[in-house]
Amino acid sequence: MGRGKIEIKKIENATNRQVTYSKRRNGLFKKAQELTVLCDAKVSLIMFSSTGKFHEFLGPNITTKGFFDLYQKTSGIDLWNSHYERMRENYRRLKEINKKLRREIRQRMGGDLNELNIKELQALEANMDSALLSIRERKYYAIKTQTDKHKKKVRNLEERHANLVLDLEEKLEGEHGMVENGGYYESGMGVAANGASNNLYALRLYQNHQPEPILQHGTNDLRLA
Amino acid sequence: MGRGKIEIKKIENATNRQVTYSKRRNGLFKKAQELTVLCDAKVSLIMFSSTGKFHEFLGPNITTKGFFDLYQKTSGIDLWNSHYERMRENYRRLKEINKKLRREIRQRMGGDLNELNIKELQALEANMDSALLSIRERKYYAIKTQTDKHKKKVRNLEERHANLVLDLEEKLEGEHGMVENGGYYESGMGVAANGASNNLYALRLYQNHQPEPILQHGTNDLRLA
DNA sequence: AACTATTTATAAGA
DNA sequence: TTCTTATAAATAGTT
Repeated sequence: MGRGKIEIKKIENATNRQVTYSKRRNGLFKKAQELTVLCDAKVSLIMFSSTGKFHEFLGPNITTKGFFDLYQKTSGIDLWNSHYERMRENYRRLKEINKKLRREIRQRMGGDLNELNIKELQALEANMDSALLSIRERKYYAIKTQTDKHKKKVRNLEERHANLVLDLEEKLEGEHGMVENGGYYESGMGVAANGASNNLYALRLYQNHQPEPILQHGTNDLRLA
Repeated sequence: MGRGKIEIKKIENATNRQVTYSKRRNGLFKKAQELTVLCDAKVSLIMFSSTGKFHEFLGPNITTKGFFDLYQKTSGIDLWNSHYERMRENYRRLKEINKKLRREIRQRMGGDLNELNIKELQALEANMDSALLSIRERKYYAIKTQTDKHKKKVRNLEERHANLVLDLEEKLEGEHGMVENGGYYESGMGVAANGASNNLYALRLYQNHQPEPILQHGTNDLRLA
């Protein structure tokens, strides 16, 4: 529709191409607009020129987001769900860990004990016994040093150390790992088989789904079910 | 362009509207196609008729997902990040809770005690003492009933009860709430001020950022820092 | 779904 | 660029 008929193939002259793009883009937008009005349709028209310039037409009463949602629902094509689902899965896993941690605390508070068998109960008892010793020891130390002039300085140093340990653990958990890796939880609270040793392992989050082999010895291990 | 000029307003006759939609849609698609070829442009054209029927045109060498990504980058309009970020934030919160739970467990195992002051140590000691009593009691009970013929039946019943409690807790936490509400963590491990009562409160996840007032009494409360 | 009288879009030129 | 205009293309109303 012009002074001469044209063949539908790429316009090689860049200037001509740009001019034609501009004209036809306007034509397209106008027709899209007319369609929305005449036929009460929802239209989304997005285009990028060969030079990367962006233009869009969007019918009234709808957002681009709403359009994409509708698009996904109607076409069945998944644009984002796989990403979203992966994150949901990671969240679900973390919540599972959370649940186990809460259960462990409840058991250490004397609740939910019927979930444990005799060996586990014995291990827990021994563990708590020795922990209680540490706590009493620490308490007496705290009471003793309360009157110490250098109390504050010492505490600061210790707190700084504790924070360092916590920071390290946090780094091991790794906020990034959450999306990149599947974090694997293992409560390695091993109690040595050869008696009521004070040999306690802190909780750790292992990467790579590989439990640390050294923690798996004996049947006296108390681990989260 | 037709037998007569038409006004650009909604076609009231449903049949006519549908026919016009079909004709003009084809025209639009053809022009979009021509534009991609003539001008080497990327075009995405998605439409829904007033009856909800979906049609789309997509230029070559690009996926709809790629188009939407490009759209977001170029237009600066955020389609998904806000959702994604909200989930990230919830994940971060849950991780924070987990960190506190781990710390509490470590303390109950005799570690990280220098983070606690004397009163907190005393409260922890008392709490663990009474928990230990429960554990020993339970252990003796378990040993006694191990030889009992009805052992299995009883355990099943108790486990069923425990599961019910856990299920309830899980429902209170609410997978849905994770996105809809901001879950608030509170370790309500209150120890009554008037002595070494056995009055322990399980950990709970409160909605609405409101700590349950009844748990806040006295300064003997041991709560997660 | 075809037809065709008209309107509309636009290619080329200014 | 933008305007002009001859002409191709799209389509409204009809069959």
